[in-house]
Amino acid sequence: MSREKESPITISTQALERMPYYLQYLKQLQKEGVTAVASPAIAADLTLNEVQVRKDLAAVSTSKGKPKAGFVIEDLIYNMEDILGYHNVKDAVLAGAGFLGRALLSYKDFDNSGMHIVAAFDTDNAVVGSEICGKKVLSADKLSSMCRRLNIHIGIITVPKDQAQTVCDQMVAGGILAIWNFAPIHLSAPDNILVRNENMTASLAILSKHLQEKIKHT
Amino acid sequence: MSREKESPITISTQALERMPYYLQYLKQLQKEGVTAVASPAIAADLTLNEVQVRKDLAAVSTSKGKPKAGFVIEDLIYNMEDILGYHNVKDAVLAGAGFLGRALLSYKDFDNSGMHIVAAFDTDNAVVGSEICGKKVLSADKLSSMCRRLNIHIGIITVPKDQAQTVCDQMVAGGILAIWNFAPIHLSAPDNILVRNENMTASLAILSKHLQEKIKHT
DNA sequence: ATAATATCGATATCCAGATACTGATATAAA
DNA sequence: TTTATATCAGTATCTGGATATCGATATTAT
Repeated sequence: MSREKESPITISTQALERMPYYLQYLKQLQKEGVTAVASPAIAADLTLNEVQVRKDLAAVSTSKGKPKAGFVIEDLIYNMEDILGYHNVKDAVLAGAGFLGRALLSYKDFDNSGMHIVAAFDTDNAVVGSEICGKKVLSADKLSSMCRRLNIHIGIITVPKDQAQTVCDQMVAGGILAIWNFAPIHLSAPDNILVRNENMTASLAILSKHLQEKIKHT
Repeated sequence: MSREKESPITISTQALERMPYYLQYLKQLQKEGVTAVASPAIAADLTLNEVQVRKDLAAVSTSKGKPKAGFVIEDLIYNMEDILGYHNVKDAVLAGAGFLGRALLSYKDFDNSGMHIVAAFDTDNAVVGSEICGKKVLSADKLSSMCRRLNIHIGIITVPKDQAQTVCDQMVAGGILAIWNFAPIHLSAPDNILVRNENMTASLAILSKHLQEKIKHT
């Protein structure tokens, strides 16, 4: 019984994953001039459960929701962005300037999420030295030292799968604390490093299975 | 109480999502000349729970695992690919030939997953008519009829978020049954359509939060 | 042949998260 | 001012999935 709650309010991983959805939705509403919104409405629009929405909002909102009126959108947005750490800029590096890497380098939404990709790294001399979407592509062997020197803590891996572990190790060596891995392979990293796998093969599996059953039953 | 179990063995969504991981790992082992493997070894290598691995394997394997020896890799691979429907080709269309769209068009791994992107669609006349990675880029207004005509059931959405719902509707009209959505927005579609969101903003949220706490605690 | 051991399948327990329910309360209408 | 109602917050229940446990069994070593 030695385990203790560290923080008074905990927010579940799933709820956290839903936040950007809410955020996008709330910003849209705001743009349309709406100033307040209630859980049932959100639930209906995003096809979620009403109670779930209410709990999610309660978990992040500083102000309370009012019966009949709901929540103030502006406050909600602020609270969510705050929880998600969108208000302070986090520098990141990207390894692998292929198509996927470029896609991420050009992704505008990162800016409003507080993530800023500082530079890209690649082993291919043909791209090293060039610029993609205003970001320099540097030689891969500089990755580690660069991270260290600029105190960067997020690494994005978009290299082919046989290079992914090497890059991962370099990132860890460079002091990276969170890795966003797009390579379809399991990375081993120390426990204190967060590895988030953007698992396209997993998604494909779900689609594939679903379709298979759908068609079989017809 | 009119609901009945259709298939005797059900496989959970999470387990399904893990399958490509196992698959990748098993193929790697196979390439190294290994012919059999046991759950504890897999668990150790992929940092999963031993029991979980065993249950996952049991869920898909036709042959049983033997104590001390484990499972035959070749059989496992076959069974998994079969469950995931990798053995029959599923045609797909892609809407939005931007960076992300190109990344997916060039993604080789889809081929061994039974997914075949037939063509891409875009509204931009500058790219319409061109070819990307051997795939034709066609005018967006042909999307619906094309799907219908070629009997295509998978749609991939990589357009900007303000066009995503329109594209989604076109796909549904064209008889698409499963949608892989990369736009950071909630799509509304009929219940019988599977919408899988590749939720990069959600991943970013997790990373962001983690990092925030990590740095705060230091 | 027998004993030791790794791994298996099956059953039981535990936990996180989703959903349902209940009483309280702020707004709006009568 | 009173009544009706939508929505809230909080508590309770349910469910799926992850983990732990245990007896059974195939292989290996003695």
